[in-house]
Amino acid sequence: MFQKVLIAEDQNSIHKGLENTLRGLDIKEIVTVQYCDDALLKIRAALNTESPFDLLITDLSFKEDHRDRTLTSGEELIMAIKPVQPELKIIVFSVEHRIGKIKNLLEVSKVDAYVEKGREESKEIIKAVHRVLKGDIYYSHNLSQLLRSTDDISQTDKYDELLLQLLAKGLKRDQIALYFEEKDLPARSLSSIEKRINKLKVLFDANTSEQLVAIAIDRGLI
Amino acid sequence: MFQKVLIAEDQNSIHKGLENTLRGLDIKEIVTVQYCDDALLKIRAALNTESPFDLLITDLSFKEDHRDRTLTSGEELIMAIKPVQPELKIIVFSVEHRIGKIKNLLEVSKVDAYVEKGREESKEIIKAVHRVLKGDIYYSHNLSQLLRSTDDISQTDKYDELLLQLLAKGLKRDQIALYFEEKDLPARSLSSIEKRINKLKVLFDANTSEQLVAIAIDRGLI
DNA sequence: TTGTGGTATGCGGTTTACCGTAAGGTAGGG
DNA sequence: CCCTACCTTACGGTAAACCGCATACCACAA
Repeated sequence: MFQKVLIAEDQNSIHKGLENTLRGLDIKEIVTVQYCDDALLKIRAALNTESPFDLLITDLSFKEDHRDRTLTSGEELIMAIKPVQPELKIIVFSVEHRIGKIKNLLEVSKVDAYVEKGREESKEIIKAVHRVLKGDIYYSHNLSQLLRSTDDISQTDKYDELLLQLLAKGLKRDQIALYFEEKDLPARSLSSIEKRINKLKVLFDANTSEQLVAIAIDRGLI
Repeated sequence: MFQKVLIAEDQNSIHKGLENTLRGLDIKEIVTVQYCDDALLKIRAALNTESPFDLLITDLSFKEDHRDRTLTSGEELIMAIKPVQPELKIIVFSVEHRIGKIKNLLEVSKVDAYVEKGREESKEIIKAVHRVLKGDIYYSHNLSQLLRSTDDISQTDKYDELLLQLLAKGLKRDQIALYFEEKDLPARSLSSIEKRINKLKVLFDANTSEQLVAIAIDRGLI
């Protein structure tokens, strides 16, 4: 079983719940933090001792408060950890249900498990811990179908996402073309931008560009 | 102190955490459910005994799963309870931070407290319970400023919200006009619809209608 | 080199959105 | 009753978005 587990989670009710759940397993030491920055510090510090962490369980969204933060989300924390302790196992534990975000985590950030918060979360966490211990990748319940059923999203590249972000930011078509030109990105012409938007509207079954941004937001692409 | 409290919350980690927190208070009986429908059933049933509930603590969002549901959200639950037991005190406990939604809860649904999930949630819940017991309205920490600072939103009426919803659904301007006409709503002409959209763009400082939709979603108006 | 498929671009016409102005309607006060 | 203020509607010109087509560009293979 894992020796030393770090929990990064800002809701203190969940804190207690999680600790309780994990206590049933045979884990030597459980450390909890409420801020991403603290998580990174603890991991760094433990690396220089004889007992580094071997598992991180982290939420994705952390509330803002009076404290200054350099790391503001679970995603950032994960990215910051990779160069420090690349072999550290990571379980993401979040309410995030938007496929785009989750897909990114599994494919880009290479996390070891994704557990969606919900009714069965305690059981799911235990399952995830066991599976990750064996070296498997795990994602909770119905996600496997969802991840397969949405190859449409994998057809959108980062330029599509940028385009959608710019649209949502209030740029007009020609301003977007200008932006693409300045950044020296491919398909920078107004015509190409229009085509791209069109393609996205077909892909996401949107009637108008307003609906397109609504859908993009809903799916977590923005 | 309250005699009998019902907790409606689908995350079981929070469940345990909340129960723990409340156990410090002098509450006779704490009942927890994971579904809105169950909450309504319990409340109805208890009304016919000598010990009805006198406090409800409820989340807003409940995950979908295999079970059929008639009530799918905390908002719906609250609305369903009003005619059944109007004097029941209600504390909403949610991660929802979008002002539009929260404002609605406090003004329309007349809940007694709103506690945002986060780092200090346990303390906040205890504070809320005490204040509600005294008959006060309570909302956590920084919300009071936020609620005051956003009188802009109170300038949008339900027709504006409907309009934004229709925009996000992909209706064109003339289709929206048609829709307003069918429903016999005021300011139904294409010209008025355009004016309305314009007003909203000024109000929310949006350059394009795409951005307008994005902002509306972000603020929880949709 | 030439051909070929795919992508990018440019352009023109049509539709839709945007925006100002003026006319029509309605309610309240004099 | 009229006047006034405000909201609603109609309309027209301009700008933006939409759409199809033709051309240009590029990579790759024959």
